[in-house]
Amino acid sequence: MSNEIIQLNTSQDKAVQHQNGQLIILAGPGSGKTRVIAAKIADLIIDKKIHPSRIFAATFTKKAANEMQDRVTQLVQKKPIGLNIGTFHSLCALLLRKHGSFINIDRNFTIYDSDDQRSLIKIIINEQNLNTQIYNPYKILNKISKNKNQKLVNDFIEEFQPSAYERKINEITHTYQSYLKKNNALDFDDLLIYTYQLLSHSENVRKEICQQFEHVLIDEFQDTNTLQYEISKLLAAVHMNITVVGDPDQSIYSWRSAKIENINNFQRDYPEHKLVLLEQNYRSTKSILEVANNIIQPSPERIQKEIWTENKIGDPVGMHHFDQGEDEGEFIANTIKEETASKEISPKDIAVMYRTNAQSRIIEEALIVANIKYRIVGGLRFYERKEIKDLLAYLRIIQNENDTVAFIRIVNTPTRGIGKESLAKILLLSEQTGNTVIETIRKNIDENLDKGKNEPSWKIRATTLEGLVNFLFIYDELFANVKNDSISSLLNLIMKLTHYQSAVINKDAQTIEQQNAKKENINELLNIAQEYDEKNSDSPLTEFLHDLSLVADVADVIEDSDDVVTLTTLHSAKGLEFPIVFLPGVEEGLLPHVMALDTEAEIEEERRILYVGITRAKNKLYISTARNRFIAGSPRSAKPSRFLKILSEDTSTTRVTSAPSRNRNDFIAERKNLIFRKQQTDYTEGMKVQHDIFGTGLIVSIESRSEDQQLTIAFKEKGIKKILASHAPMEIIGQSDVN
DNA sequence: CACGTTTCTCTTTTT
DNA sequence: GAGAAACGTG
Repeated sequence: MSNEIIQLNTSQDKAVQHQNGQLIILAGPGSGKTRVIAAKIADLIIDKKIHPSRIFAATFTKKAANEMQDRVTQLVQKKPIGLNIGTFHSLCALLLRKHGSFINIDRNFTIYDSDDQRSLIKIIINEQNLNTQIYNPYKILNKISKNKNQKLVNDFIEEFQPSAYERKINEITHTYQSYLKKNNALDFDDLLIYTYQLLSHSENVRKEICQQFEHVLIDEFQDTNTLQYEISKLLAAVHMNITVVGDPDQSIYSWRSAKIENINNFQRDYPEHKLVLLEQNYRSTKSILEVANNIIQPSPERIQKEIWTENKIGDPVGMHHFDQGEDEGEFIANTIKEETASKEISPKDIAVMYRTNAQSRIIEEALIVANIKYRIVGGLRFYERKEIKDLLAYLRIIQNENDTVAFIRIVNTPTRGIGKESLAKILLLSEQTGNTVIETIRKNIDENLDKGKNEPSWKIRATTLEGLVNFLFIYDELFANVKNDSISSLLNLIMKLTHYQSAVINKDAQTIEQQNAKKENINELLNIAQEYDEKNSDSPLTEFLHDLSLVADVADVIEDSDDVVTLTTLHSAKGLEFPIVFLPGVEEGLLPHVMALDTEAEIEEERRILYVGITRAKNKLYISTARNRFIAGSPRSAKPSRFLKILSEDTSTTRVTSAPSRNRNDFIAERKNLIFRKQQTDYTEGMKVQHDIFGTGLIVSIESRSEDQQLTIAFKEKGIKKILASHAPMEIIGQSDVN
């Protein structure tokens, strides 16, 4: 019995033991909902003897899916083979690869991420000569996404008179969709839309697919959108066993069309459902929980529920107001130093959570100065990095020569004389003839090289022709090897043929550090490729490319192995918990964000975002604000967030400090001085250093410059060099004095 | 016509 | 402060 392995309270147990039928669990933060779902899945497998492949469990993030899988594995004591667990998107991709033929979806479709989507939109904008001011790719994609979801759900109801702009957007949506089809690609929305179409295609198809899923479980139900809910209902339509878990107070994805109403809809659609409330919190101290409750309670139209805990009161929540954003960063770094000094707390117990990715920079800088190691969750994801996307694009184009987006990415990467005009010409010709871009190039190269015969329809200039020949050579070379070579050797071949290192990396990255970071990324990609190579599947490349964009990110996987502080957005922090949490930048304009002030609904979502942040903390919580900070290069000042008002008067659970304001110029001078002093104390004469290029050496002398130092270093192999301290890619390996 | 440099813009959250 | 558009050069 799984509840012998895992301790459950009465409500939790009720949720786990609920057998067949429909169940909705409304669970406050820290109430053990992940435990409950994991226990429920384990219970189904062990006690009810349900085969794992008959369970469909959708989570919200890739990371949550991994975690759930781990927990179930622990409870079942072996890996549940065939368990369908993952994000909605990845589970849908799986279904479509298997059954897509019913609705004419080629099983080898490529998944386009937002980057790929953007380049596709740009093709259309270029082709139609649209004004990018009015037709901003970013906004268009947003519209398209809304358009697609709306139309498919409402069966093209949309009866109101569209404006000219809307008509144009509809037209673009149409073109965009036909290009996706032509490229054999699906975007994130398509994964859901086509799955919905597949499942509602015909009674027979639905039965065939859904017969398999005896139990359907949906996590983070408050953040599902209409399509996801409809898909869930269809999946559960045969066996009618569906469990959903959610917390309306943690609904923070309405901007991605999540419908908090789904919670009510579920209760309406399944009148026989059981409802379980999980209100006891096992995560946080009383102080933290009181702050959380105070923040969320004023929210109008909220389903009243109060989370409580038997945990101790704990330390008061710290509320600190700083003058400059940098002060805030420094405070965080210092506090982390203090907290970790005791050894009871290690860096991995600490997280810094902010509203926007851009805020990470200032925190990072402070942590670097303080020598605190960290990792960033989210931000620029591994598979979104340029060098990774470039290499993958080469693989993509040899696997699917219809993948125009991949082609555009690499046809002139590294630069080989194929510019905007030539590219436009290739795309136009390909569009007109119906040939793939590769076929188009091949044909036109032939025409141009075939001297004496007919005049080529497109006279290619010499440098461009050379570039195209070179590109096609690389393509053919890779294509010839794709059957026999492993993915990792294909990747190495790409790098060799393109001289990727010298022609791309060294050009893109100015500093040695940046270049090394890129090289490390590529090595990581090679590692991942090797795993696929060893899997012994018949077509590792196909598998490798299939769902990369849906696979957990590298940063998510390394996880426990290294003991570092976590930096994350509040959105990505959902579902996580840490003993110590910092919430910087809780200011008007950031939280609530300026872009979310138009409607009360938006502001209330911002409130919930803060609530999610607060409830991540187990023992200690530090909320902070800065009066002044730089946003996009220009200074901006702000007041503490409106949500904090209710807290500043309450002194029993919060401790408030406030720094005096200062003159910005003084501050900058002071900071420069600090960095200068830092540099001065860092290097001393006689110190052993390791330089990225010159190897190991000994500092012979130090000469102060205006805001820097010139070091004279004797390197073992490269002799004596003069180097500026601030720019040296150098590490101290032998300390000659006590710091 | 391609490429490197300079200027300008636009700033939320993610599968 | 980054990424993309605009601009000048070969």
